[in-house]
Amino acid sequence: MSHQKSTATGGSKPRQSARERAYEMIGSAILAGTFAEGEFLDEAVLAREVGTSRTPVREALHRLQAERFVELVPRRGAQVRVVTATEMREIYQARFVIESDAITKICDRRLGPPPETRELIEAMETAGRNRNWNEFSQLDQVFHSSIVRHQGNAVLGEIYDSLRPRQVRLGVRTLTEGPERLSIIEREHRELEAALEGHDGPLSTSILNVHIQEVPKLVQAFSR
Amino acid sequence: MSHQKSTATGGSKPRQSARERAYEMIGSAILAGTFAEGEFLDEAVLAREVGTSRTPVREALHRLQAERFVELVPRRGAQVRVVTATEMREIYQARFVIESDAITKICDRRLGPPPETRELIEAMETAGRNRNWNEFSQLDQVFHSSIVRHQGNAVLGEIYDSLRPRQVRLGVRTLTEGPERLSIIEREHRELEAALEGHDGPLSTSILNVHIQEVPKLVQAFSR
DNA sequence: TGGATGCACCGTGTATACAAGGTGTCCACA
DNA sequence: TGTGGACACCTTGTATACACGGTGCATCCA
Repeated sequence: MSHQKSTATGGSKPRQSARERAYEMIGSAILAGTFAEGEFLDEAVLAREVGTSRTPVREALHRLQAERFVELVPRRGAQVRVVTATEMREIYQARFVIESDAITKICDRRLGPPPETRELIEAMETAGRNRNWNEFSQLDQVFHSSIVRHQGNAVLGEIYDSLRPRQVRLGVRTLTEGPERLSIIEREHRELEAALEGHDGPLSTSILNVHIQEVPKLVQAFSR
Repeated sequence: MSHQKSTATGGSKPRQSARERAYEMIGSAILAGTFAEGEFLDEAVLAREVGTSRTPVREALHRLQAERFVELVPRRGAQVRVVTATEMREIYQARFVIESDAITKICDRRLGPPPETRELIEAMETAGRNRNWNEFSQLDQVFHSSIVRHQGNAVLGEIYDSLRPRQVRLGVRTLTEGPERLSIIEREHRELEAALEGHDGPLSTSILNVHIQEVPKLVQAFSR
C-alpha cells in the first residue's frame, strides 16, 4: 500500500495524481482511526479535505474497497469496515499458509534464503534501535515478501502482499504497544535465515509458525 | 465474477447500474478474446458500445484491474493483460496451496465434506450431460469454493474465489476443447468426497493434486 | 538522408453539473 | 398519543465539459 511515504521515497514531487493523494489520505486516516468503524464516509466532505473533486475520491474509495478497507454499499456510500479479532487471526493464518508453503518449496529445492535477507535483517535491527516503527514494519514486510517471492510463484507473491495493508491496520498499534517484542522478532528472523540456509523445511516452518503467531496473540489481548 | 448471468439469475431487471453493465460487457469481451492481448482500450469507444458515459466505464476498468484483467498505465489507459502459460500454472498452483490446506484441516478436524457436496456433484453431472459448459464451470467453482470455505477461514475463502475470474479466462476454452475430460473430472469429485468422508487427509490431497493438474496440462498443450 | 526538435492531435485525468434514489422528518388522521 | 404516508433534502450515480500530458508526425538542420 505504501501509505506514509518513507523518508527515502518522499523526495521530489513526481506530480502525484489527485486519486493517489485521496487514496493515501483516506487510507491513512482509516489506519489512524480517524473514522469510526462502520461509519459512512461522505464523498463531498472527503473531496474538500483532500482538496480535489469527488471524482478522484470515488476512485480512491473503489481501490480501498478492493483492499478491504471499506465496503461500498449501493446508494449509501463507503462504509468503514469493522475489523474483528477473528478476521485478524484469519489474515495471519492465511499468511502462514502461503509463507510456509514457500518455505517448504525453497528447502525442497535447496535454494537457501533470498540473497537480500542478511541486508534486510540488519536494516531492521538498525530501525529497531532507532525506534523507527514505520521503517521496521515496512522492512518486516519486505523480508517476508522476499521469502515468498523467492519461491518463484508471482501470483502467490501478489496475494501475500495484498494481505499486508489489512494487517498493518492493527500491526503498527501492536508494535508500538509492545516494543519489548522487538528482540524476539529479530532473533526469530535470524533463526529462520539459518534454517533456510540449512535447507531444513520442518524447522523453518516451525520457526515461522511461532513467529507469525506473535502478533495475533498480542492482538487478542485487547480485542473487542 | 458472474459474467453471463446464468439462466436462473437473469430474471426481472433489478435496475442494474451502468458501472455493472460496463464491467460485465468489457469483462466478457476480454474473456471472449474480442480484444487483442496488450491492446489499449479506448474509454470513449467502450462508453459508446456500452451505451453510457466514460465515468462508469472508468470505474469498471478499475475493478478489472483489481481482478488482473487489465493493467492501468498512467496517462495511457487500460491495457489488456497478457496471460502467459506460466501465470496460468501459477494460478493453479496457488489454488492447490489454499485448497489442500483446507482439505488437510477439514480432515484433521474430522469435519467431513461440506453438506452441499452431494447436491453439487449431481447438478454438475446433469449440466455435463446437457453439454452446458457455463453451468458446469460455475458449479465446479462452487464445489471447490465450498470446500475451502468449509474450513472456516473467510479470508482464505475470498482469496480463493478471487482466483476464479482469472482462470476462467482460459478455463472455458479448455473445457469446450476437451469435453471428454468431463467424466474424469466427475469421477475425481466423487473420489474427493469419499476421501473427505473418510477423514483421510493425504488421500484427499493427492486426489486434489491430480484433479487440479488436469487443466494446466491441457493449457500447456496449446500455450505460446 | 538521418536525426532531433517542436507542434498538433488525441486520450486520459479532473471538475462540475445534473439525475435518481433513499432516508428522515413532519404532519395528518385514527 | 401513536402510526402511517407523503414530501423534501441529502447523497450517491451518471453525464459532460475542461485541463493536462503524451505520442507521433512533420519539418528543419546538420
